[in-house]
Amino acid sequence: MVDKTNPRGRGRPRKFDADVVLDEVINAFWELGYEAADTETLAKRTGLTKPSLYNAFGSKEDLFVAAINRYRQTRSKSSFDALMQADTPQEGIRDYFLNLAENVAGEGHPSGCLIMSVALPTRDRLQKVAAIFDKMPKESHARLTEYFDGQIGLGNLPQGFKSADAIALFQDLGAAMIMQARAGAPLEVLKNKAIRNTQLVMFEGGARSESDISSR
Amino acid sequence: MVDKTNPRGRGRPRKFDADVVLDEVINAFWELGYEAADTETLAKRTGLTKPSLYNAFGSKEDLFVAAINRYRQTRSKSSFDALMQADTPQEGIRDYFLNLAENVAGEGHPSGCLIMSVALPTRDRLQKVAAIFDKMPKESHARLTEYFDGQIGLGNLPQGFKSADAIALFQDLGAAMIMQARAGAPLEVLKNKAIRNTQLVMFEGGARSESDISSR
DNA sequence: TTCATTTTGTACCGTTCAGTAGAAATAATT
DNA sequence: AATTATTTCTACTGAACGGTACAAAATGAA
Repeated sequence: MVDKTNPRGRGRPRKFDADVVLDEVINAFWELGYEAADTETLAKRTGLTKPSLYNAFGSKEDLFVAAINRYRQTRSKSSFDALMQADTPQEGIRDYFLNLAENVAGEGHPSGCLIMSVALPTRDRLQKVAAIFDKMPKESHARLTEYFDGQIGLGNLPQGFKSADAIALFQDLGAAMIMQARAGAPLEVLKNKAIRNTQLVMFEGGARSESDISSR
Repeated sequence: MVDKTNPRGRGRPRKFDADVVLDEVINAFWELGYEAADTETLAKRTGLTKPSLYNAFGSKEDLFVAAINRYRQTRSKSSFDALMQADTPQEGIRDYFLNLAENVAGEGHPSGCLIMSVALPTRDRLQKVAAIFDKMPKESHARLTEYFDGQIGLGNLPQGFKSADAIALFQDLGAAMIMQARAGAPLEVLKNKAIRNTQLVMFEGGARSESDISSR
């Protein structure tokens, strides 16, 4: 419904890669916001013409949704990967927040988060965006619960660790980092918060002694 | 520059109260966002005609700025007042967060915060909004520092209390509440966070024992 | 070769939006 | 009563925006 790539190989071939185009579309929406990123600007920045954009993605809203989905599959995913790939929860949480800091205040892209800083404000007006927000919280909460409870099972967190409490604060502090980045907080400040936030999340879960924390 | 109320009492008198109009303008921007709250809608909701709006407030951007300023003088101020008026810092912080919860997720008004959820996304496009954001952080940080340090002086917080650390977390957790309200978190959830956040802020400042906290 | 299919580029359309012209209305001042 | 200052209302304007018609171009299939 969104990416109508020539199914039977027939017809004039495309001159562009849809993912490359989407990456630039992400940047435009991220930097300018939904309304201010007008279709003419999107066409100029991607190097395509308006009809090509419309032919490939449908409407402006569809294009926005496609950009959001790609953003989640690349940027958002990289933060979660950082969490999962670490050896210990303590390091995982720290790496998540550090990765998030780069994603919301690093160089080479606008500040803030496409989802929370740009898409969320359009939720009430754009049906298809609202649909994304209806699913997202449950999905990310489920993934975090699975991770934290799994770490308890592995003995990397104490048995009494309160995953739900830790996750709630984890998400709150992440949201705060996003908003402060959008408000202009520099990368270094956010990286320091990443360290502080890690300690707070562990504390909130109930891992308050050294032996609770460095479990391997 | 914004509110040209008949200076010499001459001419046809206004049929409206500028503050009443601004309160409805606040609601419209708050609910719809800057772009989606078009001047026609603003006129209908306030009961004025477009030329009356323009005559009284200038441009759409000027009107937005006037709404932001009134919002700060009413809603934002009420949260700070709750902080200041409490007997102890612990109660003050709690009352601040509880008041904030009402302001961002209570009934009778849109969710989120006009400043952070609506004005912030327009910062890059609207010069006069940017000017507000350039001043605001310093102002609120100064007020909070004065409050916390004052409470140390009064003996309501321990001598070693780290105001700067507490303030940083205080603001982070407030920002998180705002964003979660905008994302749909119900009032009860935020009220619970208010309690948790209070404990975290006290802890982060270094008031970790009972005697540190209930100092009167 | 011819046909069907798809992309591309130019030029355009209808709508919506911020803002206003101009005249009538309403008051204080002289 | 005449004048000056201001607000109000109807109707409008010019620009910007999302989206598209149409024909040419480029490929695979028949």
